[in-house]
Amino acid sequence: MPELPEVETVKRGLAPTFEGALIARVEQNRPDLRFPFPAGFADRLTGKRVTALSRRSKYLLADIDSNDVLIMHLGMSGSFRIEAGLAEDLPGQFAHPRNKDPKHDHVVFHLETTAGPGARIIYNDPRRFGFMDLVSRPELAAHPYFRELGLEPLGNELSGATLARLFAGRKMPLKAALLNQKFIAGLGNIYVCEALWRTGLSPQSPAGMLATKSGRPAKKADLLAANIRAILEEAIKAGGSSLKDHTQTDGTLGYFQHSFAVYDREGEACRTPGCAGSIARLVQSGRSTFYCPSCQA
DNA sequence: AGTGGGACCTGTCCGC
DNA sequence: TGCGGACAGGTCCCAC
Repeated sequence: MPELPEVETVKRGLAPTFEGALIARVEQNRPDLRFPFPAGFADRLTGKRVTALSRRSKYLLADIDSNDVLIMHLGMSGSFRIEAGLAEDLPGQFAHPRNKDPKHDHVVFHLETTAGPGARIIYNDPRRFGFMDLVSRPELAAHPYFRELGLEPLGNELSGATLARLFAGRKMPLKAALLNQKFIAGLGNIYVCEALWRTGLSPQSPAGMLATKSGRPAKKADLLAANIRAILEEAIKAGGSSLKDHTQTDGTLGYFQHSFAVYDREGEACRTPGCAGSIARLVQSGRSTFYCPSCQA
């Protein structure tokens, strides 16, 4: 599912329950997700307290008072839901049918919170492309998943100048460059398509076009940086995009998908004012790109 | 350097 | 109704 806005939505949903909670028990229902769980996974968490929940790129990070960090990635179809204590499952909690199949409940964190015992945080992932790992806090930055991660698009580093510097001289298409987590970490297929459309840039243009010969940012570089930021912020405000699997942790749907200008709109009219084009789909590095050939020339 | 393919999985949808 | 194929928000690895 989840690109940065969806992961951020999940983080905000989990934080009130997870932060400060004592992990009373960990139910691990299979030996692996995409990768095997680390040795002693449940034991290393049991009886420990979660001190903080954060996000880096598309990763959720839970700081544990043992100085470990619980790393969680949702892959394509991972989701979390919270079930309250004694009152058995609130009606309407699973607004989305997909992630209520208990067959795919792979991890259950049983918690004791300030509200008392009984709250559960449940990780469900039909496709099992997600994964979890446990590393000590000081080792996190050197961890293979994080070592080569690029900049946070919502942080201060993202600017036209930065894009120009990162992409200068590169022939790979803009679409591929923006999807590459080594440059910018957190963008995925949807938001890359949307950002390119909003900026009027072709997904097939070489990434190096964002830099002039002297290495300064081209005109559109600043605009692209601003649009990336704006789209992510709008999507977070909307609770993310719910296509198939993403729900907020209380089961309600994000609604940014209603704001898509190009994603999954093949054949429909371009929404650029005055543009008569229609949205086309092409495949780049094995993934669908949606764009308007008319105004993203 | 960059692309293309396949891999990992399950589920859904569409055309025949 | 059934079946096969295409496709899905991510990422890694390998061959060219």
